[in-house]
Amino acid sequence: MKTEPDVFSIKDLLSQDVSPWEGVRNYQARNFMKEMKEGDLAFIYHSSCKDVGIAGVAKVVRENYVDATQFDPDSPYFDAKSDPAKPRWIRVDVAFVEAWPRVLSLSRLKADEALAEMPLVQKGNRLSVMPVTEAQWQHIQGMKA
DNA sequence: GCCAACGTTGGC
DNA sequence: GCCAACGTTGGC
Repeated sequence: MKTEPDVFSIKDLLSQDVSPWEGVRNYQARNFMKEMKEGDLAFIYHSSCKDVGIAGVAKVVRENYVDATQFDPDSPYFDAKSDPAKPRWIRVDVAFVEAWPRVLSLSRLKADEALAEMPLVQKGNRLSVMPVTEAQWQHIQGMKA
């Protein structure tokens, strides 16, 4: 799961019991998020910042329910075209699991052949939520400092 | 700040 | 349904 640390970082995640993962407004990312189940783990990835890469781990504590911000005209995530009877966008809630001692950089992830199939390291990737295979998960866990 | 890559929009 | 124009993402 990607986040801009200037907006919401692994430290923010650490500071609260439960954090809403709102504002995903991309259908493909939404579909991946819909597949997330309570108890699932996720890497937290810091994007658009000085230290780009995986910063820690979160877990899903509530799965797939309506993201209310889509109906709030004052929200930056407001979507006028979403019908309340058939909401377009969903959220999950996540909780802090661990912050890594140092961010595992994108350049290291890209340099690792075992991770070549990950959408994250592929050209032009823009998904804010994307799947990780069990093998990739284990491999990345082994890379953290 | 630049710019490539991508998703979305809307006219036709 | 095509596709050009546009807006956004995100690494660098």
